[in-house]
Amino acid sequence: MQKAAIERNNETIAAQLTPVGRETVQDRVYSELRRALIGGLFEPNQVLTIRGLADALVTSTMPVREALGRLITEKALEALPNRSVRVPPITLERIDDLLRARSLIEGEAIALAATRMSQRQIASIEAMLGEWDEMRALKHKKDIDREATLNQSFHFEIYRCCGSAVLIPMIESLWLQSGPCIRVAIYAFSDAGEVDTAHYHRRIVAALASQDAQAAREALVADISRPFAYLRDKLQSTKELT
Amino acid sequence: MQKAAIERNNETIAAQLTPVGRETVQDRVYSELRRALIGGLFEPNQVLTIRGLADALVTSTMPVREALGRLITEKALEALPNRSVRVPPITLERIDDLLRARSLIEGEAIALAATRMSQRQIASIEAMLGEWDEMRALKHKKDIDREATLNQSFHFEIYRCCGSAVLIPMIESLWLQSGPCIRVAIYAFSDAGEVDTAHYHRRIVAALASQDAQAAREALVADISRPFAYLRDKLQSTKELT
DNA sequence: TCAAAGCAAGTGTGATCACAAATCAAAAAT
DNA sequence: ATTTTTGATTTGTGATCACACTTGCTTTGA
Repeated sequence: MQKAAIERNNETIAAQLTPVGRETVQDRVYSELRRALIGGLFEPNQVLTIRGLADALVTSTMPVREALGRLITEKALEALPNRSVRVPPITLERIDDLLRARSLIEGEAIALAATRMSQRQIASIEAMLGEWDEMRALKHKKDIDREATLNQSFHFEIYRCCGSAVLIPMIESLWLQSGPCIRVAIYAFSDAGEVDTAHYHRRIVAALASQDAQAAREALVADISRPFAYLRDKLQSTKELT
Repeated sequence: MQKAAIERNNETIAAQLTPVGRETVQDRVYSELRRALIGGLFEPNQVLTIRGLADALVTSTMPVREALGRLITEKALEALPNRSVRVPPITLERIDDLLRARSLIEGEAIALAATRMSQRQIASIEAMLGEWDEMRALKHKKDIDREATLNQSFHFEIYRCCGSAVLIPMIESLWLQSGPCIRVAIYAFSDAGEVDTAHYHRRIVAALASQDAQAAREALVADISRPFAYLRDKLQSTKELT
């Protein structure tokens, strides 16, 4: 067979196949733990053991310990002097600290995105807004997990447009760190008659549509401040009780 | 022996002993690699092998691979699809990206520090300035490693005063990422008659002493911009040649 | 009755091995 | 002479084991 013919044949096959990928076990463990952390499935102060997680995830200890090590360097988990690892506790200082960092960095990211997003990209996140309303319409069963996932997609869809390969991982790290905190706040929102999250998101989309970077930044800060403010009040009041 | 006497005896001993610490091998490997990365001892695009590093550091592969994994999540190293790991390459976009992120975050950190630093703390970094001049006085042997270390201490001594446990690790990650880049710039500065680094640092100290957050931010941005600007020009000119 | 010592189960760390995939060089084929 | 194939070496990954340290409980002693 001639060279050109072989080449052509291979290309034809390649076009029809989707890459199978080579995700390692460690990668899967890492992703799974990330998902759990951002989703707030672990409680603050909860201690995690390597063998325990390995059993739960049905693998050996090796991938788990490396995934845990990576999460510790991201400050998503905390290594105690006992060498055991736990989900970081919530303190008032930490809440303020996280909110400040998130406002700074995510604010910058959305400001950059505001000047770069194409009509097509804006339409895409606007569509997510619609999906949100749809979900709320039939919200008899308050699907909080789905809501959190949608919220995450909405934000990161925007951040991805900022064009910075450096800022995005930092934002991911910040979400990882605030995940266990804000989960309790989201629960409370859902119970308390649901202050309109969609309203804040609409404000963000409007600012992006008009390419107003400053307005977008402010709308975003308002959006992410809410759960933190709530959590802050709650923590302060429970502290007064003790 | 009575209980009180034993207690007293133990306390006497404790006062004379210094804690021995329990640093693991993995921690030492991690620190060593960090040091090398920030110091620019590794070249961009250089690939690192687990067994190679383990031999160089005289340990087994286990602590090395976990340390590498941690550095990869910090974006200090890059995992290729081949599963080999390398020092990230320098591109023009990455340089601008890193500088923007560093200006944003380190600028915020120093602005916070400006409002919080005590007289004692300011005096401490002012003393480092003197140490710098001292070193430059007898700089026949241009000790570039020492200069880089001193520069790092100067900056982080300030950042540590910002009171944010969230921002500091991010700044460390940014230094880790820019280390391999700026090393080449520092070399060039040292050769090119040494534009006065100390001048920029004095500007920073002056701003901090007068608690002028905005001035401190601007002085810092000016300081860290220099090597990046130099590197940018150099990269652009070599690119034109090819 | 209560504190201290002892014991047993559990946990993180590091070393080593097996295996699959990648890399490289020499040999073979066109 | 260029390309392909083959085989040997290197490399990352995951599993397993040994060891030291921690923890919680039981037992012992005053």
